[in-house]
Amino acid sequence: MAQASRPLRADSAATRESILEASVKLFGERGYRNTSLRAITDAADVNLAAANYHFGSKAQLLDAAFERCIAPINDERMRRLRQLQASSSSPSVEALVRAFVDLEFALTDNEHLDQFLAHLFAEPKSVSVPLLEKTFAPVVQAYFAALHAALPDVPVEVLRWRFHLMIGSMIQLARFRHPLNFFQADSPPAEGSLQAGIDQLVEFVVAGLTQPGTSGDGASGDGASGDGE
Amino acid sequence: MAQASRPLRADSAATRESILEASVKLFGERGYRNTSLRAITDAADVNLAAANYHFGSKAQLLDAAFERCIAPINDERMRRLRQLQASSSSPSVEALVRAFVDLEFALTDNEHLDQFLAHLFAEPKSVSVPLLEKTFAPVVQAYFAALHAALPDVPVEVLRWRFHLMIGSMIQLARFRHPLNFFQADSPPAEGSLQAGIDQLVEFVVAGLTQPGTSGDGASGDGASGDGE
DNA sequence: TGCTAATTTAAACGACCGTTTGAACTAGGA
DNA sequence: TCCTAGTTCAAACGGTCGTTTAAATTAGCA
Repeated sequence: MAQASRPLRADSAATRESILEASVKLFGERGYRNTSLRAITDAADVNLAAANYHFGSKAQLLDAAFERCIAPINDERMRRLRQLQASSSSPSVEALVRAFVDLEFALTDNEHLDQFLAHLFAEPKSVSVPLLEKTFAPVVQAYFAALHAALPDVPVEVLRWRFHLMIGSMIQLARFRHPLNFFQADSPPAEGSLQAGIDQLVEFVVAGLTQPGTSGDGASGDGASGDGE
Repeated sequence: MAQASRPLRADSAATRESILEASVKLFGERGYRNTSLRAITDAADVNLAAANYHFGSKAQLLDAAFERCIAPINDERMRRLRQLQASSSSPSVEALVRAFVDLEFALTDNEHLDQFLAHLFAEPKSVSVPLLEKTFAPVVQAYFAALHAALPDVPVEVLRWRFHLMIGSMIQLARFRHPLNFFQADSPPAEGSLQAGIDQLVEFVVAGLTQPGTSGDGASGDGASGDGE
């Protein structure tokens, strides 16, 4: 209703944009529940009521902010996939994995993207899962198809599991950009570039994706790890 | 001060326990910020002020509830490791991984353990990281040493990365117990037991941990970790 | 210029929050 | 028995929250 198709009478687009920008920043820094509309509208230098006027409610503002966060990632991933498929009719697993998991550009641009996601994961699954599925479905479908073509011997159900676990490792790297320091306090932070972690991630995940495992013949039995306890 | 060494005059232990139990449940279900002390004390059927009386503040109550959640996992992991090391002087990578990542018992006992962790991850890193490191350090140190012994060719720094990524996959399975449904809505939930996912996780992680990668011969495309950024 | 609707504003509303208070209650020790 | 310290209680405090309201302001259009 607010941003109708009719010409806007004031600089409402700038107000919207300013609120959205502050929302991405503050929701990422503090999380949804812990960020007040007053903090957002203060940071955006707009009136408190403008948030409800332009977005309806705080929850709808979160949706818009999440969309704003993820869209560049979806775009870049699709761009990379098209580029790989233009260069080769069958991209390698490693190339596909790297194109999917190398989010350095996003993690550098948006310092709080990982916290934003962490806060989303903390929402009830009834909230987070549909939003995640909706937001990432097209890109995941495209990558999964390419990965399936590159790994014809891995059954689809097994590949779905491995893709799922790959995402877990990727999120772990995005959130804790270096291994946690579980050891002596004397050991230095041992910080390196994010790219070093991405290289480790690609290696780790490619090995997990390409291993023979349960694929070959045995119908469902987990041939490798079998014995229950 | 509350639970001093002197004999308690009333049933204060039961009150404490009741509050702790409700806290684990509600913090897991709704998260810290979204759970009020009133909700906890209502569920525990005690007076509102009892929470502050017995635990000092809401934040200290969270600490106690987290400790309560994780202690059984630490205990069970150490029990398993000792058992493995009693059976064999050098347990296999797969056995170690399975002993570490098979949290079925905990995820069954405590339905909201994964959400509890998700909420912790959503806290600022300055809060979550020290707490995670403190809580899990002894067990991780023990497992890491055993894993290092089982994988003598993997440099310590590389193994730390892989351990880190393993934890990410494990958390992913704990949180989303099946692959997300990024595909057609017609595809059924495809639910199986949690053990099936754990088997997939073990396979995936063992492959990632044991792969030659950047360790032995060097070369391998991107000499990722050894050199600086 | 006046009309009109979109937008912005200050102020308030009602609700819920974590915490504190001080009195009431409980039971072991003298 | 009274005394005392641990525990529980109802009630309130000060504060922040999301949302709403109605007036003020803005800018396109006749």
